[in-house]
Amino acid sequence: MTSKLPNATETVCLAELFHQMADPTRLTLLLCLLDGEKCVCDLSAEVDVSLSAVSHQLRSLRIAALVSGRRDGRHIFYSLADDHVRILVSTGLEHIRE
Amino acid sequence: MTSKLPNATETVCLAELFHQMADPTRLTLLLCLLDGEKCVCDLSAEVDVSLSAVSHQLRSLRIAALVSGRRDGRHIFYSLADDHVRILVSTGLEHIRE
DNA sequence: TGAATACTTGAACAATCGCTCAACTATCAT
DNA sequence: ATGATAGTTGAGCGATTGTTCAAGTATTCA
Repeated sequence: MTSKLPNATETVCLAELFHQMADPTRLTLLLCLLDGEKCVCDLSAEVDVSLSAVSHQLRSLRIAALVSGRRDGRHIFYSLADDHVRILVSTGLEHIRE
Repeated sequence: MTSKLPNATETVCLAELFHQMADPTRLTLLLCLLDGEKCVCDLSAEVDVSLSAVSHQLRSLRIAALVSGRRDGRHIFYSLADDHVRILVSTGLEHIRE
């Protein structure tokens, strides 16, 4: 729970993490992945955004190490990199629901 | 810990919360306020950003209900609205430090 | 091999963002 | 009232962002 305050480099890195979660499309993708791995076309249908746009955003999330992809035949299944997204989302929700 | 998934409106609101924490200047301001309330000129000096820019960002944070201000003579002291920022920061740090 | 499906990628473009600058309000001291 | 300090505000500008579009790669099936 208690953690040392970030230095300048860590602050930029932390800002980048929040930046990934700050776009409605990317955030919705992350929320979709909370209930397990999904392929790009399923995600595209679920968030109602073009396949190309979803792919661009998934690439962004992958580079930021928030999601990871695994190929299975013609499909690439994406999933959350770890559980921190879950905690960030629920803490954020607590804040806005007050 | 467990919380229902957000609907469309809540998702946009949640994205806006993360958006506030996604800019290095605003995030640094929030980190500065972790150890108590501070006036605008002190914050400006601490984050090394012009007083005007800091004022603009504090306004943004105030509207998003992340900070609140209290006037005391010529100074306006800003402080964090609640403890969620603290939790979001420490969870984010855990993620990037892995 | 050829067609279809699944996804990626780069260029381009409108929209948004964060900063600066200048002008403003508010409070206090003389 | 005057000047100094503390902060806000709006316009404007360059930089970044998210989307679309078109063209590409990768895999499977016939």
